[in-house]
Amino acid sequence: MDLVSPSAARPRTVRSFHESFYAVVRRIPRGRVATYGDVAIIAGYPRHARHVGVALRNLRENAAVPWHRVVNARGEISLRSRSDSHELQRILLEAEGVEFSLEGRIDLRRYGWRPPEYRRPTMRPPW
DNA sequence: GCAATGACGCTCT
DNA sequence: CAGAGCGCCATTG
Repeated sequence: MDLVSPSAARPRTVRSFHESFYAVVRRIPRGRVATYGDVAIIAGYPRHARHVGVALRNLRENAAVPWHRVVNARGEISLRSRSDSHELQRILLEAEGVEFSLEGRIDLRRYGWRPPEYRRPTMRPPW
């Protein structure tokens, strides 16, 4: 069966679960990045950062999902345990103009992306 | 059912 | 800033 434990409070399948993450990742613009944690939150599954990684790991090679635009909360490319696609990830990002520090970090304040509806509501002073 | 396993993250020192 | 420690939670064996 394709069912997943109900602990996440919403009836779903593994497929749709992962799809909700892919939908967010597809919205990350070229040359920008988002964190695993934020992708999880935006997808509606807070605290599921690890599972964003699982979803991306399960992507087919030709999938139309810009998986390389997802990095960890420190702005680093997370290492894989099985493959070495993290090397490709850096190449793809640099090809989009994303800069890395000498320590291999990306400045999230500069390249980090969040959807408009996620941004803090800019409160206009009432006077 | 239970322990181990992650492309994670936050706090504290 | 670097580490350690702990929290997190679906999946896997």
